[in-house]
Amino acid sequence: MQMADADSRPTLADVAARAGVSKSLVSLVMRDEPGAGAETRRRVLKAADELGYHPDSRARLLRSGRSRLLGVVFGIQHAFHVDLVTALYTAARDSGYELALSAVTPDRDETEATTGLLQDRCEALIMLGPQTPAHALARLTTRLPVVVLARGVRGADVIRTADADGLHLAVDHLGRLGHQRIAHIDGGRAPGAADRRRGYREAMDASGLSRHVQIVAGGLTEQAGTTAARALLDQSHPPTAITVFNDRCATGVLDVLLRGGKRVPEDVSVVGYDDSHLARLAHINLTTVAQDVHTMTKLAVARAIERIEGADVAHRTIVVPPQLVIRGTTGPATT
Amino acid sequence: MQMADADSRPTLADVAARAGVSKSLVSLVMRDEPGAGAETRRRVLKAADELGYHPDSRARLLRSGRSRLLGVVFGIQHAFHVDLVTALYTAARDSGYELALSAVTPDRDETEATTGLLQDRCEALIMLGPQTPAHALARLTTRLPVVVLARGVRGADVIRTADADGLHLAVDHLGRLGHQRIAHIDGGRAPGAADRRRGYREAMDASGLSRHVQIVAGGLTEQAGTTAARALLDQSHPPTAITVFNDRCATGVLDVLLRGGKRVPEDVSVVGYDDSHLARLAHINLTTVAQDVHTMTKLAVARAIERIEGADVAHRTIVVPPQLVIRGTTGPATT
DNA sequence: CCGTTTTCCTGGAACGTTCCATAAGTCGAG
DNA sequence: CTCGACTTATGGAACGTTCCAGGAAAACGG
Repeated sequence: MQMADADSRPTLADVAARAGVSKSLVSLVMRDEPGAGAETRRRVLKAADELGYHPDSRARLLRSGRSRLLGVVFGIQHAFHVDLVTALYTAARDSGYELALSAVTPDRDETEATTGLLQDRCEALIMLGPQTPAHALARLTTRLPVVVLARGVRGADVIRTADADGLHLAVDHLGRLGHQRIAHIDGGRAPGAADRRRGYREAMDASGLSRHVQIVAGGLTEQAGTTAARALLDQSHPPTAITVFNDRCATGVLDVLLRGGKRVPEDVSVVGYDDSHLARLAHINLTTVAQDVHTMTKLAVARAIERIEGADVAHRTIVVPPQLVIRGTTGPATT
Repeated sequence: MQMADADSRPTLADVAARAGVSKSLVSLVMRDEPGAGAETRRRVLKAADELGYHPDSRARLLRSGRSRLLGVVFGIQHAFHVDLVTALYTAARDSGYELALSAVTPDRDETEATTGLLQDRCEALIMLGPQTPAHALARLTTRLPVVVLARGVRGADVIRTADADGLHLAVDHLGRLGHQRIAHIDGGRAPGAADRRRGYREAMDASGLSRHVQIVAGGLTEQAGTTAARALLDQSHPPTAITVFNDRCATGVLDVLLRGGKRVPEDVSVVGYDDSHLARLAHINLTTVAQDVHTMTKLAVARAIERIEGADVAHRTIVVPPQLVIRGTTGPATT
């Protein structure tokens, strides 16, 4: 009859046989649900313990139709994504859901990363700064709830920072320090770059500095920062302050300045974006616009779970205010 | 009849109904097994695509008793781990196994990361520079195959770089450039640090530079690098060359040197370790000891699969030779 | 003492796959 | 033709759970 094989794990049926009850009853007891007598309950637990029984989560999940899994698609090379994932773990900790990570690498695109998560039957997807075109995202949302972080897109739930406001903060700060020739090194087509460019322009206009507006093509990497910085320094009237698309790019800028014999912030002020761990390092000590990672991830998890549990309202965009973190790379204008 | 519910995901049966074939046949096609005609195969794939069907891995592995999952435990904050994970995806690509990522964060320790993977029924674990004590690792290996990357430990399969050799390469290179006062900023208790310290000592001895041996406490971060570098520069006779535990720490060192008015490599040469993407950046351009990420990850995946498929030999350590990558931070000694 | 509720328990049908046994058709050889 | 061998397809039994409908026995209220 029912024999617990030596090589295969014991099942509900094995425990039931040993305790002399039905499978259903054992199932109840294991889940700590009411409906079993005190004495029987003890007997079942004893039998389970003796057999070294552990419920098989795959079968459990299969039957109950739930995986309690939140899929996360992220770029493992992006410092800021790493910060977000770290915070997501914390945010998900007490929600009753687990995180399933799927990385985008130079050799593994977003489609592949997403497919993997779908096979794991994640109940919702949290995508960090996805590059997937809007229509493909829209198609995804018909299959399962999708929360997009750090990129604005129609047809999905979005949590993002008020990037334009972020550049207002940066420009205003520099303006108060007396800077006029404030340049911006942008992020090209990266998520958020357009908003930051717009914010920069608006803020310059609002401060009456329209004629000093100067936008240089940058990118997400140190490399992009060095190239852009060199271009700026080669001018006859280089800027006295630079706002940069993100921290990583800003470290490239800093490096060029230092090597070019410019002092920071005495000769040139620099403001980054993200407040990634890079910016906090004592020797970089970068003034930067902080995205509220804690709030964003908390909201993302909450939103995903709301969707899973049936909230069926229209997709909503939540915009989180940024905050300026003043450190050592900004100072009074001297020119 | 069989209707694809709007709210529930499509199953094999749905695809079968739409393509006008049996569930079994669809199953074959999805697994890319022989036994289906070319025309039918196409029809099935089309139907699956139209429905947006994705196989349910839980049901799949419940039935087959396998998960075909390799669990990866890694520190998401470590640049080098990120490089390794990236390469692991590539290495696993054609093996028939998938990767399940579980990150260690400041808020989520290795035990937690490991437990998660065990519940997912991974068939083997690949652990990157784990801090878990040896006896706990040993207990793990009784439950499933464990491959340890970038850390030497008894009682498990280990793939690591010949770290001592790495420092031989670095010191010899500096020696040939005429350097004598070559210091080492170490990695404390980090995996590999002890070997690198030893390699440094041996190489100095072998070059007849024993009396110039100087080891300063460092660590894995930029922060640690800055502290150590300051300590070195404060000396009456500062070294003309520095070997550093890893690239990240080395960037901290570089920063202190630049700010202190030292030119690199004219005044001081610096050698890093790992050849992480950090080192390759044009403006850092760090001479460094490269770990052969490609080979290491390939071996790790192969080893894990061998174990899964029953190889029951003793645990083995595979040591991969490092390679010196000469870039711009090393030059002839001038003192 | 009879109905009604409550408590404790059981059997069997799902969940979405894979795997096995088998069948129908095709083809070439004897 | 008939036989076997191959190819292509099918139906149904697992896998280890949970969930649902129900049933027997005990408890309760009148």
